[in-house]
Amino acid sequence: MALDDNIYEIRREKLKKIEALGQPAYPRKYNFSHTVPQILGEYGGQTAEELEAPRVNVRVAGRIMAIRLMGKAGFAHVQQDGQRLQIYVKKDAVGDAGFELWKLLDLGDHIGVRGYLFRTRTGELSIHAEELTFLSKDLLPLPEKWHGLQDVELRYRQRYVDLVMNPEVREVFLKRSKLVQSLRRYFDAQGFVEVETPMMQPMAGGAVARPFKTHHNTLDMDLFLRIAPELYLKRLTVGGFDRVYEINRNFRNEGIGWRWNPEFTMLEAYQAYTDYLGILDTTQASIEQAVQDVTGGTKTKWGEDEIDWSHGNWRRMTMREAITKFWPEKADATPTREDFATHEGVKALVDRVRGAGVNLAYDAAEPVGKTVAALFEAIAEEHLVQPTIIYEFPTAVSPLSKQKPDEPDWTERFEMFAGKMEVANGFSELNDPEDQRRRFEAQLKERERGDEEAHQMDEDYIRALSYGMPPAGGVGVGLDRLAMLFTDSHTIRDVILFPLLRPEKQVAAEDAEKTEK
RNA sequence: GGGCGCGUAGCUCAAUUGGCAGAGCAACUGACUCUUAAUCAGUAGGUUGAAGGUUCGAUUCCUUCCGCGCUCACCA
Repeated sequence: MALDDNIYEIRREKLKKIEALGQPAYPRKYNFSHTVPQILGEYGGQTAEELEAPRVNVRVAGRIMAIRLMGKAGFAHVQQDGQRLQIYVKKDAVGDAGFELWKLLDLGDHIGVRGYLFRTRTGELSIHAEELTFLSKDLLPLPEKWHGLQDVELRYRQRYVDLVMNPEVREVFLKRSKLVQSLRRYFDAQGFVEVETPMMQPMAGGAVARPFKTHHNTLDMDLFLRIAPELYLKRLTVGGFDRVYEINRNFRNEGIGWRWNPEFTMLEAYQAYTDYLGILDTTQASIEQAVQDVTGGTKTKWGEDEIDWSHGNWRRMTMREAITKFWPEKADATPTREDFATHEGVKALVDRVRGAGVNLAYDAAEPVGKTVAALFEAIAEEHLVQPTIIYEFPTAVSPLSKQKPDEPDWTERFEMFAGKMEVANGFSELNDPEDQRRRFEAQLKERERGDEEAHQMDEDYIRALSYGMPPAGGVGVGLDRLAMLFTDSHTIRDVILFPLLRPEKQVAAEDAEKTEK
């Protein structure tokens, strides 16, 4: 999309005229006395009489979002922090030069207004302007004033315009900020230390995913953007950080969809001397607190549904229980505990589920546990709208978690679901270096079998474990997805300020031409 | 990657069976000293995403490409 040369040039001319009036085109600062929200908060309840004696003198800065000129007077709405305040500009009050400036202002310009508060004939709290200060020019026209910016692509590409025009978008990101703030406060209060571990790693480990690859020139070395901070954080528990956490980005070179963005934010935490149930309690409590901090209550709207995050509403069930509970009616007999133990048993379950019309891939060569996990996702996940903890995961899909003492095919691992999304994943951390080596070797076999996402051998990590890692529970929480749940956003792109999009090729070319001239 | 859909003025949207490409807002000129979707009078604004094809004639039909959305597969 080309810049509108016509409007752009007209506004540049106006800017020159503003300079000719003695106002700098790009001034350095404006000493405001109040923000717009402060004025609305402090004086929104006062009557016209109360505002008259004594007069309330204010200086306010903001962006012009509506403007109505009427000969020798006019009104405008100035927006700051997403809120709007009306100003009344009269030639008698601002003087000839002030009024010349007023006539050169456009929608989108930033101005400073000095004046006193009053109520208009229709009762709206306004500033009776006595002095206007030009602060910055909007050279490009803002979108249409009552439909705002609707085009989804433009909203993501030009998020700055989206934020100016659509107050609800601003709200979403304020809530996201509160969410992160709340979690950080909670973990800090529990004695966790916030750290930052490498995002560029020689080997991308700690999760099952395909990484992005990059290259360091001086070292002439390939590096991978991390898919998880897990292995570094656990090295830190070896080093004596008994409670550590990190809030930052992970990168996974995989599909994009309503729940997936190539870069996403996770909170990952490790707590020594506890197991998966201990870290689960910590996680659940932190989320219950976050809902309170972000929304002021315990319930959030989720499309047609309402999610109740209050403590008593969380369900807990094992993966096997969930599969049984949500077993499709048409799939005949519900599974027994024995069915999950053998290839034959699981194959029979898959056949019955497929017979019920459920789409489920099956590979006889893959470990039984992988199939069970796929089975769970196929039939149970869609029922998990209310906060639900699913625990006990197959060892085959959990190469970094401790096995159950009595059932080595199953691990002490949980995932938290809400709104049909996986939101958190935690487990009793495997700290036996020899077992860890065997798990990596099993993953290497999966890799040879063609699974590009299977975990690689990490010798340094095994060395770290060999120095002795305390027993610990660890968890990763998907903050983007929590933000989605707390803001009723049904695509992850609505909670990421600048989601990944293909580049605008045409504009790039046109802009290059423009700069050359 | 597969399937479906969308792309028209800066923004939000129209355009009959294939028959002169339009409106509102924004912009420009003028009037207006309490308006709030301000009003009134006038003006300007387009390679209909791109390229090609069919046709006397294409926004409309066909092909390819680009971008976006939804969905399936994979993934958290």
